[in-house]
Amino acid sequence: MTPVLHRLLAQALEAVGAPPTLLRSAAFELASLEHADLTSPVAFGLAKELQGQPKAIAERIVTELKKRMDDSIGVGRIEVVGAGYINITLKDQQLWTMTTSIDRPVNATADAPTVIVEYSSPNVAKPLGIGHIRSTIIGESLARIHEFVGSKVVRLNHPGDWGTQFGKLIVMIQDQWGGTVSDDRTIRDFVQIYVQFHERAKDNPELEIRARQETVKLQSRDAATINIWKAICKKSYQEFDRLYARLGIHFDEIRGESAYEADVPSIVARALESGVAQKSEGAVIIPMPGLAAPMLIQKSDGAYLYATTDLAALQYRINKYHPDTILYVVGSQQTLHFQQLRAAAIALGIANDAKTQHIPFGMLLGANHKKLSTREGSSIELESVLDEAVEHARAIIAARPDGKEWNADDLNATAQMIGLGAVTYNDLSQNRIHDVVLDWGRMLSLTGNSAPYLQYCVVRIKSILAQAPEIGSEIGNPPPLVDQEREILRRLVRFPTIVRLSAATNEPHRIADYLFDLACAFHRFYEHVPVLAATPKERNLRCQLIDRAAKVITAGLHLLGINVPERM
RNA sequence: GUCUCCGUAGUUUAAUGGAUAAAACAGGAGCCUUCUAAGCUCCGGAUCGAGGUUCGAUUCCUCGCGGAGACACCA
Repeated sequence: MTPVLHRLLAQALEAVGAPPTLLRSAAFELASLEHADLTSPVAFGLAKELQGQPKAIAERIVTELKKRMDDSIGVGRIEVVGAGYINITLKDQQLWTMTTSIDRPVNATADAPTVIVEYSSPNVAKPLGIGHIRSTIIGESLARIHEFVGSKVVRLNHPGDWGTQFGKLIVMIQDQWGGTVSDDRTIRDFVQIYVQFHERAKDNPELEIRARQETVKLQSRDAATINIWKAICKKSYQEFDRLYARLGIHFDEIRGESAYEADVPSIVARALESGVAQKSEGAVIIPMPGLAAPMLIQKSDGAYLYATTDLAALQYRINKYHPDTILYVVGSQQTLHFQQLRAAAIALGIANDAKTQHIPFGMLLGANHKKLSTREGSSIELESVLDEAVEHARAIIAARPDGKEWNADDLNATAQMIGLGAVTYNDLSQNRIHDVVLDWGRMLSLTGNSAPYLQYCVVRIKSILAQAPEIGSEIGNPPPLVDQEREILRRLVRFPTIVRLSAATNEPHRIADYLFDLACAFHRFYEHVPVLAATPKERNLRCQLIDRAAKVITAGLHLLGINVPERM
């Protein structure tokens, strides 16, 4: 219905003499829920143009709108409120019709845009630390959100599997483990020998020299060295995969930095030939006028860098996927790097200006508001955070009145959904740009604005519907609605708009915010309006209403990467 | 030093330039013989400071103050 309304608004604006530029952008927006369903502040802008009072102009627009509206349009009330808002309240019937199947995603059409999302990108031989939780969770959510609005999404993981740290690890593996990585080794063992390397290197400088030699051997594809490297990667990916599976994440392509090694020299050569890059202090740089530093693409010792690899990766992705947009879900510390990457890609003719988009997010800080660092040993493994959250949820379920009735499998599965949901929601319900201080109490919170609050909402609905198996007959024209019913419907119609807004800004927290508000409306309904004990007609309506609410909350939680249990 | 981001109740957050700045947590008081109390109802408290643009500023601009990050051979 909104396209029709927007057309009518444009016509009404034309009738009152608004300039043509305004007609094209004429649109109603979501109104603040306490005031109306839709609103337009267009009269405020027009007041100056037409030299009148906003309120009087709004009245004239409304008069013109009313001339063009009939009963079929679904507008219950249109009125001027306050200093000049044009507010629309929708008819119950309209709300009811519009919320049919409103939880469904938009199907990707043949000409749908392709969106690549690069996220998670852990470092091999290091645990997926809690610092990676943000990229992983935000990236997966954005992938789902863009899919929902009809884009073709490619999920890419760009792990750090190359670089000087491998020389150090290989030296230690030679000295400590006889040069082989047995099956029972874990990432923790890699971290341990990596730390040991630095301790020993303090007194034994020759270790650093050997590490550099091993790095060179790795780069020249020395067979024995490559085998150790492969074993390190394999063990690491096994552990990463376990975590991704737990979080419901599956990448379309996992391609580490090492895969681009062969493409990198030609990029540097091309950059030099075209004059985009130049030699400076023995290194190769791409000057970056307007930015704080040039982009360094080759070190003076001939080695390549992160930036060079990213250029190669960008070229590879564009050739393979022909994306419209590439989202890099990477911490805000790397803002300069992505500014450089974008500028260099344009200068080299790899990508146009609109293609690459850095999606920055704030850091995860310790309770002391300081950076969590691996070296200081203060880093926390993602897996242990998840385990702790799940244990917490399990304890709460067990302590509930029916806690004894759960069988072990159900208890386990439900505790997973609640615990992981709580951690995920804690991150996604906040604007991603802010730093997050690690707060166990808040992260594991199962009450208030949290995932379990939303999950509980769906569980309550499922419980009612399970006791009303006979419902389902179509309701063409719903009976007059009580306030609590209308308040749910008014929120349900907003779902697609909210998801579109979330996709446009790449901000999942808008969905979390919306879902919480919807869930509040449901809980109020639940407390005050009976379903099972209502008259047959009301009971039918209410069952269908709450079924729609459950579907939207479930779909919305799915967009955040959160599942809903059958009961809790 | 330069550049970027952030600054909202005690705490953690929300608010496409729009209406009386919205919640959660923490604290206090109520509500289970009625669909799962992980719930509901009620109670106080906030836009860092100074200017500017605007009919209208938490939002945009300038300058301060405070915090974080980045600033060529790490990734």
